[in-house]
Amino acid sequence: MSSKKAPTMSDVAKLAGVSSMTVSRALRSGTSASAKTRAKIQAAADELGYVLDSTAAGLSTRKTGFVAVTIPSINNANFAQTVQGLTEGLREANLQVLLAYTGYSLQEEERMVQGLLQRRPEAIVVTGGVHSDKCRRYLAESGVPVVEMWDMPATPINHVVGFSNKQAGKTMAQFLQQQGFRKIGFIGGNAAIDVRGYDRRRGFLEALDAYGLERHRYWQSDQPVLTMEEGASAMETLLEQYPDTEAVMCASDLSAFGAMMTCVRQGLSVPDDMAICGFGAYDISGNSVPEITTLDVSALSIGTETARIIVAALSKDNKEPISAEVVEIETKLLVRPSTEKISS
Amino acid sequence: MSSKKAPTMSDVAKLAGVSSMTVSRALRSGTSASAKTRAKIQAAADELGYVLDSTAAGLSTRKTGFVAVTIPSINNANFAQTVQGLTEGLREANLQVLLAYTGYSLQEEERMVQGLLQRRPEAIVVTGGVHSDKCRRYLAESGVPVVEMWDMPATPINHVVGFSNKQAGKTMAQFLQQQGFRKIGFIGGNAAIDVRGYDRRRGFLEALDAYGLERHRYWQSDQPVLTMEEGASAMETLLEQYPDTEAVMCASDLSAFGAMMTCVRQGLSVPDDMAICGFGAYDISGNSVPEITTLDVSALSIGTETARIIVAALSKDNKEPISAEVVEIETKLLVRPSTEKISS
DNA sequence: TTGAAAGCGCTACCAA
DNA sequence: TTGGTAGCGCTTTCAA
Repeated sequence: MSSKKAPTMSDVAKLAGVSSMTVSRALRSGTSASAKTRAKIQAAADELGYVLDSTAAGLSTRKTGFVAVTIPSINNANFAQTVQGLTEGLREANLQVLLAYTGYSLQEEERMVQGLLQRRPEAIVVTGGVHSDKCRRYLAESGVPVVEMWDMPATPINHVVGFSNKQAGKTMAQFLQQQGFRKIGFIGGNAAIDVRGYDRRRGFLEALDAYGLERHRYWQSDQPVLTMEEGASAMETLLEQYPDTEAVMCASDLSAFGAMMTCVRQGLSVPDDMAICGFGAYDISGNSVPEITTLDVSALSIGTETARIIVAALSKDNKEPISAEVVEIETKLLVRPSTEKISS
Repeated sequence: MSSKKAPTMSDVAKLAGVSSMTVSRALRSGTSASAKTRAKIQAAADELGYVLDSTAAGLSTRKTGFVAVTIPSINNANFAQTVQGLTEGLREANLQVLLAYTGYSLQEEERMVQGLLQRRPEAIVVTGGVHSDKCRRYLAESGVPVVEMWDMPATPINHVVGFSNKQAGKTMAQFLQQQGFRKIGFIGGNAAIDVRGYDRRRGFLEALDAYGLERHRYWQSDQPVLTMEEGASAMETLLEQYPDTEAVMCASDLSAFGAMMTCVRQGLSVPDDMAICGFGAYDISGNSVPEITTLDVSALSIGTETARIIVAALSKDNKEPISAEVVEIETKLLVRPSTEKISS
């Protein structure tokens, strides 16, 4: 931690005996500079331990190289994969992800977006299609490409990469119904905190209605039920209240696993006594015994697709109007032993 | 996406009929400005949709508000918790985490650090105590506080928040030995890619030596063995090669769970036929049946402690020399049913 | 290929 | 409490 001031370009220029403009060019690629001066300047820069100040460079070029991203939680394998896809997809375009977490709060999202905008990102990515009014305005007026991901908003702000969470819920209900289950429950909060989880719940229950099945076997909670622990205790309550339940859909694979463990502890067999399915294709669903049926929403490709759209939007000559892309990610039902119907 | 140029302070100043200097003050707190002009300026800013350019502000104040952080992988609950602790601890000081992933590669770490330095962070946090020579030099000469976390480096660069991974391995070996297990195996790569996992392995095997126990029952792999899937297949091999193994330590809770599932699939009882312990206190270890013995390294508090050190170092008047803090995080062995020794 | 001047948007500093 | 001036470190633009 040497605390003397960091050397600047003109320090390098002085040492190399050239102008700072020449240093600027020599240190970048794709610029005109003779090999000889390039080497001389590189040597001077190394000697001084010079590090480019991209803050100042950005002020001049009006390009920060940032892409702002908000996700509900960093501690979630699905969002982590999306961020990984984003990071990798943006790297080749020399764009860096600037990440913020909203904790599933729209108010926090608004605050985060406001803060991120001050960093002058070249694009903004947000999770979901529901935002506070102020937040929507910030995004719409930001002047840069916006991508909403992980959902299919009714009125998109700009680009979209996602899938219908309501349809996802319906798909799971249809599958369980087709497997022959009739007394079907749902574990997952009924509050709109986790907007997308709530949409899946709505789609699921609507589908049960459509099939003429009972739809009262759900877990009442005003909190999202996403963790293993929450799934485990939700299943305990469900078994008490509706011991005749045959199958349960859970808001995530993690809560599905927790629910399954409650069954195991109580001596119930999965799927014979209780069928269970989850959501999100987390590792756990493919490695538990029995493996858990789930819906793979391809979290990684949500990230790579989003990156692709951003790179395309930024490389387009700013002249032509950039048309909003709406990409619907294909979901894939992974049918596994946890929902096998015993033929009777 | 209105694409006209973003309004600047002087635009706001013009509209409000004041100088841009007054706008600058009015928009910040803790500055002198009359309530009347403040309101007038705020109104003008709102009307124009003005957003502060913190890039330019940073150039002037020489403070970016960034803390650069590198972690091996974003898709890892332990590191995610650390980042969460960091984020929360830095928020009150108005510092924002700028995150990069190294993929467990020292070379990638070097590249990431080099890139992050160009953003002029006010502090840098890296994972582990082993770095490339160049990377060490970058960090040491960065001129800002550096924190190495998740390990206890022999020769720290500056601050440290971590624990001894080697000691952690020893602790687990000692525990298994005390439980009465004698034929003990280890699942986890033997390559130095995951430096900290490798240290745990070394500590573990050395302890077995010290107890006079056989130490050949380990999984040979030049890759880290951290996932559920890797743990599962490693256990398959181990059972083939050393069917008499009584207990196994795994490099992470995830691979421990995978290993346990292999046992379940093969009809082996845990812990009666095979005791298993993991590392990291991931959710899975506390929610599986049986629950898995693990070492809790308090990933969250590694983050909060690191944040505390950074905030302290930055708030100190730059006059007095900032002494390097070395904080050893206390690890906690969580003894669970997966390692219960059947009294015989 | 190189250099000089101007300016990116903001704030520190000093003066009114 | 307010405003003018200068400058943060870099790149754009134009000229040599």
